[in-house]
Amino acid sequence: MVRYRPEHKQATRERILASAGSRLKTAGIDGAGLSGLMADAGLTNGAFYAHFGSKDELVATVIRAQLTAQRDTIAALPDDLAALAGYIREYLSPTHRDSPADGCPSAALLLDISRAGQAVREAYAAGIEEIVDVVAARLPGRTPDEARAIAVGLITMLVGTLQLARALPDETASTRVLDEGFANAQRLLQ
Amino acid sequence: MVRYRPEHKQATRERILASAGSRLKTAGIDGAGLSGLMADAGLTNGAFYAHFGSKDELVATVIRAQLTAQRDTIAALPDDLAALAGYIREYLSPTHRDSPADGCPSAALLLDISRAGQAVREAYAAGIEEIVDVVAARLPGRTPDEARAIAVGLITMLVGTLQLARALPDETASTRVLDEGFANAQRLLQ
DNA sequence: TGTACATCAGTGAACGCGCGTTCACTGATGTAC
DNA sequence: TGTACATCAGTGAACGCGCGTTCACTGATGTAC
Repeated sequence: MVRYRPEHKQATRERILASAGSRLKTAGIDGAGLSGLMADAGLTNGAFYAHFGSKDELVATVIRAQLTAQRDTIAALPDDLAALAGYIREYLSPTHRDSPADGCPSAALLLDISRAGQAVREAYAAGIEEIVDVVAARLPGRTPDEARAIAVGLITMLVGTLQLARALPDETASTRVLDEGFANAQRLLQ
Repeated sequence: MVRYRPEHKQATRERILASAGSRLKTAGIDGAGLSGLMADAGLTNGAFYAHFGSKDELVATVIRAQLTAQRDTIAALPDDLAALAGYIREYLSPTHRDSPADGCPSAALLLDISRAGQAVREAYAAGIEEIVDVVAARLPGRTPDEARAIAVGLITMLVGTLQLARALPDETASTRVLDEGFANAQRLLQ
């Protein structure tokens, strides 16, 4: 006497997660309303609580999923510095700057996360640590501590650079900041 | 037939600007309500509109004031790399991490600014450019373009590092990120 | 094979709340006489 | 010097709005017979 197949509800949940990812990264945690993101998923607001216990629970789940996807993308790169540099060049591109909806969750949400509750911050901490590890593993000829420190430096600088580029209203100045960020990333990798 | 001395209103405006600075940097632009920040200044919500035309106008004014103060602090440092390193060490200290209310406006508000209106973003752009200039002027033995690029790299990395340290719920991990940030800042200055 | 019907994913109105903003008003100030 | 009073900084209730959350309900599904 089962009405829907289990895959049906799972698929809906995934749709909510995807639309929430875009909305959250574009408008921020507070700026993304549940009604809006449920509408993006083709549903109405009331259906939300059949899938998540609260907005906080959704946010924590979305952040974890976003960071896992980002880690997998980096882990799938060819294991050489040229591939890493290529990834950084794309990260600091006008395209990425102009489309936060499908971009880096840290650049789009880090401040919101620092103001969020324990569950959200723990989900973020677990996810970003995996990314630090995966980046550090690609920095050859260094002690593990050094590699980790440089990975953290690279990540914080990329995130800060993208945030700054997004804040500047002048497109030329903004693109210049992206280019300077790329030069600095290479300095850090030397 | 003048009731209050002009200094009176000016002093009140300054008090609002100061309390708004703390509130905005702690709770974010959306999280800081006008009633709350007016109460901090010893006033009630209604008085706000005798001093500012809108919340957006206040935010733009506060951001400009915060960045000008930060630039003046940096400009007042002794003109040598040791003094700059000392400033960076304080910037990346647990004290600064734990008290955003009187800390760096970029670290506390950069994402909020990128989501804000034109006026706020222009106020930020003007202020951060002055800070980039003042930092670049302290990097000797480089072409102006190189010095500027490194100044931007330094600033974006410091901002990103502080944001990350504030987001991590584990104090030990957070402090480690601050220390790694300091090591990376020195790498960039070499 | 056809159909009754139990299930439960999804609907959409309603809730209390805090927000930015407005506005009729109050009352301390200090000048004019 | 003393006092009436015009000024306007500040008060605080009210507004419409969108938020997260709740809940009585609807209706498509697919199993049981």
